[in-house]
Amino acid sequence: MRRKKEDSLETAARLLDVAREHFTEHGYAKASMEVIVAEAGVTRGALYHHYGNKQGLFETVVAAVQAEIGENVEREASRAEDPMEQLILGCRAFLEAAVAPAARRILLVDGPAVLGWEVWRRMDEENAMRHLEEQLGLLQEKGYFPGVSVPALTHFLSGALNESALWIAQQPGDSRALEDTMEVILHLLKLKTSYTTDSRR
Amino acid sequence: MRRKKEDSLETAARLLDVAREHFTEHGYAKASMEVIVAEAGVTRGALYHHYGNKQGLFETVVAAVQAEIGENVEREASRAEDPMEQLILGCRAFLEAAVAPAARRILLVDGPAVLGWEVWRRMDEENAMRHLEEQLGLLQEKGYFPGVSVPALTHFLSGALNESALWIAQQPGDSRALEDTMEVILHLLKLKTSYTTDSRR
DNA sequence: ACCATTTACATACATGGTGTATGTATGTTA
DNA sequence: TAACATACATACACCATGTATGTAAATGGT
Repeated sequence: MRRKKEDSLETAARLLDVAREHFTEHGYAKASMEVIVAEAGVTRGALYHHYGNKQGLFETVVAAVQAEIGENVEREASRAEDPMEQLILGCRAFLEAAVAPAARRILLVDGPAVLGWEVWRRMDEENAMRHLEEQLGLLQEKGYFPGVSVPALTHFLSGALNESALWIAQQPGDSRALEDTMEVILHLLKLKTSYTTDSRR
Repeated sequence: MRRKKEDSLETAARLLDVAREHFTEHGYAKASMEVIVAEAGVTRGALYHHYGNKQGLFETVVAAVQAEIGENVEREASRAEDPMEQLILGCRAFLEAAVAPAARRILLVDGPAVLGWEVWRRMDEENAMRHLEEQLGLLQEKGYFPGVSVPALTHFLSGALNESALWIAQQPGDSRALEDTMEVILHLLKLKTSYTTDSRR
């Protein structure tokens, strides 16, 4: 029985992967630690050693999912030069990433309830939210949203995107829900001038 | 031991009140049925008789809170004649009502996680959401939001309002968070023409 | 008015799930 | 190589929900 550092890391990673699947499929409440450790091939001892308790495990999973989405958004947004176009691309990238089952259930639905809204909010702020607020501030300096509070706008937009992602994910696969939502964003943010990324209308 | 119909209704109502307090203060997961029934002066039998299980009890509480907020929004919105002004008043009324602890914790945070997003969404649709969508459709007929999908806009706005309420509630009491959010709404929905309800700027 | 049935609970128990205390073998460090 | 820390395994305590069962009162039909 060898238990080197790398073995330990692999155990932790495997537990994280299995936990992520179970939290996604069954939700936090119905996800069983015993089932998770069994599927990961270890016992409860390993799980509690690495993550302290169920909430600690969940929090780690949340951070991982958030980081994934954040990278996606950053990468897509950086493909443009114009700040407003960056924002639009970022919003689209977020919606595309957030409709994934893991993001929906873990991040958007269970996250706030399990961790508490404040903790969840702080975690989100350190990832996606912060970039969103910076981008909106930048845009305001360029003349957009004259006189409106950037923090208020940031939270407004963030909430809108979260709920929209949940709605889009629930629509039939061939629906244009994501495109429709992007149209809403374009209309509200830019007064419907150009920038429509698709050919409609 | 008298157990008439009215006694039964009163028992159910008392349980609902106590449950609402406990769900608000401790959240769904940490709210204990035993503590609730003890505080209501009955046993677990009464609770399970009236509400089936913990989730059933919670769902009833959610419906009650939703109904309260819905009434508030409807009443305030109906104070205006102009459809856009009705929308604005409705949004403000929602924000003012949704910052209450019970609304935040039960409706906005725990609701989707406990009931599942789809169930929660359907319940919300039968209350506030439906009116919002109707109002937005009406406005579109009047020339607002040309070409945008009303369902998409409805969900976008709904999510924005929910998150904004949570944000506002968390700000220091003397902050202008609610007013700032209203400014955001006015700016995005109406391109910042008039309708500012306060004297700023 | 009386019987059958339903209602409105109380009580007791089965079950499952988390957390924690303890044990133990291995790796690591001085 | 001795001491300590790490990485788990095992066993158990402890709630908390849910369910089965019991029971007294209310209700409804005849």
